[in-house]
Amino acid sequence: MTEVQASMQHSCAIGQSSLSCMELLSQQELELLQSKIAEVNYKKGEIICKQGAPASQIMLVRDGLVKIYMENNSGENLILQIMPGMNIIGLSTLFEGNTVYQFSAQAYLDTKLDVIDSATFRQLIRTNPDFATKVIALLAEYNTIISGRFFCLTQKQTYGRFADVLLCLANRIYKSQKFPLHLSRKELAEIAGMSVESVARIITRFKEENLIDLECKHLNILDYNRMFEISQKG
Amino acid sequence: MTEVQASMQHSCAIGQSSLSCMELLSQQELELLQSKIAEVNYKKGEIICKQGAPASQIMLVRDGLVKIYMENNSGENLILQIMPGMNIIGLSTLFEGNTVYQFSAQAYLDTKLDVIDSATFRQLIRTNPDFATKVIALLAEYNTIISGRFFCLTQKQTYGRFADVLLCLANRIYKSQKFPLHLSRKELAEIAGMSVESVARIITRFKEENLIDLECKHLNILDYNRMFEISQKG
DNA sequence: AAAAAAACTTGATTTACGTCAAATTTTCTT
DNA sequence: AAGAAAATTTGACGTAAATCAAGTTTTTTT
Repeated sequence: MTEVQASMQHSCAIGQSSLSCMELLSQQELELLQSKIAEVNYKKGEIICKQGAPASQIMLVRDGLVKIYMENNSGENLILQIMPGMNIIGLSTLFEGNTVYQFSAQAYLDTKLDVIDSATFRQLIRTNPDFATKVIALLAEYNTIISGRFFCLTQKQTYGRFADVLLCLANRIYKSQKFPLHLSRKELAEIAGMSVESVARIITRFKEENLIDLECKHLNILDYNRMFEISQKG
Repeated sequence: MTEVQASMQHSCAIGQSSLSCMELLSQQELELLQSKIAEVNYKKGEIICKQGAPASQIMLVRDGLVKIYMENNSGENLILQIMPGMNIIGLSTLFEGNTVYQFSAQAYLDTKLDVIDSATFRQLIRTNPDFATKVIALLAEYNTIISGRFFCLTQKQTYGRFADVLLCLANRIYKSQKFPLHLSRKELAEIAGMSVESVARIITRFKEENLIDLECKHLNILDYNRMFEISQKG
């Protein structure tokens, strides 16, 4: 079951790699970095970088949770990825054609970042093969995450996408079928790529069908197998 | 105008980087590779790799054109990327969690590939910093391409997406507002992420409004500025 | 504790787009 | 060149999901 699940596409925006590349740096490199790194703290809700702004920095998420998204002309955002600690923001600026950020980033929770200029970062890639390998693995993972979301948001319909989100929360974040639902309907809607009203309707429906139980912001997935089925069928 | 355009999202699936990473290898490395590389030729339409199949190889596109796509349960495909020569298929398998291909690849045109096993490829990344840097830049570019398509296919509607495709053909492929339209309606539909009928209707409409001229498979964008406008507004 | 604001739910309506079906054109086969 | 097959166009219809609007509940402010 778990293997099957792993091989399927899902819209979960959160990666699983947890190893920091910083751990791969030598003592010497770390000392050299000391002067080049700026540690910055963001409060929940604060904007970390804006789509379209000149991009010359790489940011290492030390702690917290960051939303990576693209802004459209109307007020709605497309979430590309949600990053916990030990991830890197702005790698796509290492592609020479990118002089501006292609996305915005916002702190979902209080977040601590290490900011490094691209040039220094490039230097690390050149001098430390372990570091370079890790960066490649991270980029490859980001690619997989975004492709998976792309697939789900274009191919699955609302019920499947919402089931996806619930399973992601259960499996990846809380590691339990029962968990507190801190996210607002608006946030859920943004993650699942649908309107707030659709989220409300789907939750009502899922409750009616005894798929979930939701009381006092505590969600319980009552029928995991059916939920999984729904997420697969779309 | 051109700068504005460059900063906008578009659904063009084709990258622009043209430098091969192979050029960055030393004579010694190339000789070492000699025995490890298999050169394979694919004819137009042939499948290069299948989503879900075990992934232990990296493929360098030498020449030709390759479609990278995800398959859904029904017969329709989601195109992630279209790769001309000097690109690499399967980099996402360098992320340790990926043991199978997350996508399928098919030759759009006759295509020549160099196939390398992942282990050898990883070794090159470790020993040659220029090579590693180039691979990172490529991955970063792929990320940008896929994110851009993700945005367009979820946020823009059919007219905007189709205008996007025409502009991509004009700007990136033929570098002229007038070009031969070899692609069938079905292929255009797949690239723009819509039904064949929608493509037909949009073409008819664009002709009625004197936006384009299409005779004997020869397309001419008569009003570039309006086409650009349509592609932006969605 | 009352009032105000925000978040959520539910129903009615609209809409973009896909599907189905039939007609027409183009391309391929013999 | 004639006939068959495939591709394209066009209209009619259905539908998933967004939007609009009006309640209801929860949270925040005073």
